[in-house]
Amino acid sequence: MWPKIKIERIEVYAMPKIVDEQMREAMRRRIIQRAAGEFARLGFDQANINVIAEQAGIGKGTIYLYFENKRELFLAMLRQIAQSQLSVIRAALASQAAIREQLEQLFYAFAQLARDDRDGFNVYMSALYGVNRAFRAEAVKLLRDYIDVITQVLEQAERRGEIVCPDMKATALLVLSLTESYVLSAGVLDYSEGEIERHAGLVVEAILHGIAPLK
Amino acid sequence: MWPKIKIERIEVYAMPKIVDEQMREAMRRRIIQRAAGEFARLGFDQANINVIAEQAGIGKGTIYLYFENKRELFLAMLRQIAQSQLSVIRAALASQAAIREQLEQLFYAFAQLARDDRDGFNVYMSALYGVNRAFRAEAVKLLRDYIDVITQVLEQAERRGEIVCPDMKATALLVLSLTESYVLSAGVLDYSEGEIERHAGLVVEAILHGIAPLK
Amino acid sequence: MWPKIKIERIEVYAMPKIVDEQMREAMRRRIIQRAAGEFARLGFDQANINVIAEQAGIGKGTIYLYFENKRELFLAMLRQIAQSQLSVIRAALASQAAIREQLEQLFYAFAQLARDDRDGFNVYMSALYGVNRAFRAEAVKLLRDYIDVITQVLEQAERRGEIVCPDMKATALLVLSLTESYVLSAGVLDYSEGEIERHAGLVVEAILHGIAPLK
Amino acid sequence: MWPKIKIERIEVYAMPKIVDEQMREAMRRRIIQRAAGEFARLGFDQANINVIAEQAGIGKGTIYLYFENKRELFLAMLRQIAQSQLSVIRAALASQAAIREQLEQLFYAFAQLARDDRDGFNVYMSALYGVNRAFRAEAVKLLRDYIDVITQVLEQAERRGEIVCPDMKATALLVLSLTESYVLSAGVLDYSEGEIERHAGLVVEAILHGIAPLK
DNA sequence: GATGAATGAGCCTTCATTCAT
DNA sequence: TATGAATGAAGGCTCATTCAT
Repeated sequence: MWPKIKIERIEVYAMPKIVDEQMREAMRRRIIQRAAGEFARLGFDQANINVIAEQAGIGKGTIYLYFENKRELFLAMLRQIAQSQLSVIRAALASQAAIREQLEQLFYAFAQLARDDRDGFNVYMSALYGVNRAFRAEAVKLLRDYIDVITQVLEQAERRGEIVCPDMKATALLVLSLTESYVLSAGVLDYSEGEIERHAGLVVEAILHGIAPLK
Repeated sequence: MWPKIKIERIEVYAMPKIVDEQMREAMRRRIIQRAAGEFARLGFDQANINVIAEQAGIGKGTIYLYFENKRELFLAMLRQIAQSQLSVIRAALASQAAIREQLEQLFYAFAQLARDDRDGFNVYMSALYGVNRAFRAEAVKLLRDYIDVITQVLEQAERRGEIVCPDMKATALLVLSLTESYVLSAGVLDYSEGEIERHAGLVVEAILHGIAPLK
Repeated sequence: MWPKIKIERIEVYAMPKIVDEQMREAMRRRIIQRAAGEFARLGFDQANINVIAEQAGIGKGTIYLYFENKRELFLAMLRQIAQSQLSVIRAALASQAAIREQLEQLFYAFAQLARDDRDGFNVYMSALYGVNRAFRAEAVKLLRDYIDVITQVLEQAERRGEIVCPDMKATALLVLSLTESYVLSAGVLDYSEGEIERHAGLVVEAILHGIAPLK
Repeated sequence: MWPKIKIERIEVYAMPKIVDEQMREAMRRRIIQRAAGEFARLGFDQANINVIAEQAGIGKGTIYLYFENKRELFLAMLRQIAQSQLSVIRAALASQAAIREQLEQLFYAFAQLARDDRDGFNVYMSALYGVNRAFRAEAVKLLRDYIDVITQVLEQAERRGEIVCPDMKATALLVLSLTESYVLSAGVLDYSEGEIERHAGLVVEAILHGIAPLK
């Protein structure tokens, strides 16, 4: 006679789990990606979960297996956009080049983001300057990260004697404001990509030496 | 026995035609004013026509006697905000002072707008960087007006030899981007008003002479 | 020139208001009546607000002008059923007849309720013995009212020496339980109305002298 | 390196056919038992198949290997409750004692059911007086069984000359109505168990000799 | 003109059920 | 056999807009 074994539960945290986790993560990304398109096109309120599901090629209910609700989906998307954008900016500033070159890289990086991830850029901006406090808080995190990165770059440049910064944070904000906002405004003004990129020198020059002539 | 009457509001319209037109305009302004509060607080979608009507002390249906629909109300509001903000900026730049002082005035004017008409500022920004194309187009008109005004100031300064501008439009955009975005970012970062105003000199100095030392 | 008068608000609590209030109350009743049919047929969860609106010949949204939500509609209905049923029972016991006759009246009254307001009866019972606490609490109120009324009848009968009640409340509950439950059970057992009414004497006799023979 | 394994439950089915059938039955019981808790707590509609599965320690889909759908699960549960309750009542009435004692046993048995199997009692009552026809039909079967059992008891008592019953069925329903409903009402009125049990004598006395004094 | 009761399209979310593994 | 990820029908509720008064 065979023994009757009864144990309460089994969970194996090995290969299968990892694969499942990977697939789950892949699906999350897929949903977020399609959601970004809708949110960028229509905004949080007008975007339709139903449509997002269709775009992602899944059923309505499936979205709720991956995100608690519409709001959480939006926040998750916002976080991924932030992560992705910050990576791009960090990569652009990774070199130890002269400050002029680094500022140009920064400008190009933002121009590239505005071009290659227009959805992300739009969503981020409307979250940052929109009215939903929770969304703004999340967007502000990215803003702070940007400033931190730029601050580091400026500190290095100051140590090298390339610039003079009495108030580092304020200067970093100034650089960010100018660069980001310039690219963004140029975008809504329908400047061509070429036009925008050609302005890089102008903007960097302005940051470094201003618009008043030396005397 | 007479009914119990409780009076809280009466409005009697007994004037002739011309006055009617004035009153109609006054009502439009009144509605727009209250609408601005709601739109700024909640955004276009979340704002509630019913609440706006209550705030304006009128019936829900009355709004539709003055505006075709919610969207038109929003656009009308946007136009009025633009007009009002542009007036402030124009007034700030009316003096024929030196460029440094004018740029400071510009900075102060934006800081003041962000402080005294936060609603308008928020609405304008979310329209500019939000997703609704019609709203964005309207906000861009203001952006262009700003640039025109700044361009004029820069042209005068160049004629006086105070600055050098190889590309006037681009430089104007640069000045606007920097000033407006700086004030805005400082706002979402919860900088105090005092802090922001103290940055005026820094920003103006940066615009004029940059952050790199003279050699 | 005419004077411009501006007062903040007017509310007249006279004829118009009263008429409005009457119409509002009429509409409430109409909705509740149709709702009762659906709730009795399908239960709270399966009942469909949409269908109730159709049955009442009004739009979906209109229901929400009269009731905060589905739950409140159900509770309002429950309260009205309770009020109505209690009136019937009170009327049946209003006479100062002998206890035998009064108990027969009570039995007939419940039989009539189960027949003429089957919806109300069903809804009340499923609320009383169902699982939703809020609904049960409301139904228990009616149960207590019933017991109070029956207690009064018993007290009068005891004063007249017709019955002996060592524990008045318990006896009242006993009388109610027997009468109501008998009628109800007979209903679910598909007894005919005639059959049920012919049982009145049996039940009353049992209440008064029991089923064991005098010795 | 080996995967990390966490064991909480194992079930090994290695026995031959007959045992499989037993285990299948055991699983059905297990599911029904957990389902009863949820159905009693939340009612048919609000009860959640997923939660029931979790409570039973099995997968959601597994339930559908044992029951066609939610409705069938509920009915199976209802049948088991009926069987179980009827057993308790039958056991209570198994003695050949005098009718007074048997009626007291009946009362105690119902009081015990309401106390020890409150879930079952609630489910049965809401099925009996609820709105779903299929459920009511199933509950009525139990009602009929109750009446049959009580009828037998009454017949024996009549043969012994302890009681007089012109209409046996009606009297049985009367006894059942009174006993069951009394216990149930006392329950929703939050009477304590002690209080309820102390009422046994009162109720039985009322059944036997009524509430009017002998003359 | 002014009103607000009435409307119904529209949408997020739940959950019983299925089915590939 | 057991599982749970996926599905999509269904429904409560909101709110911009209309229109009879």
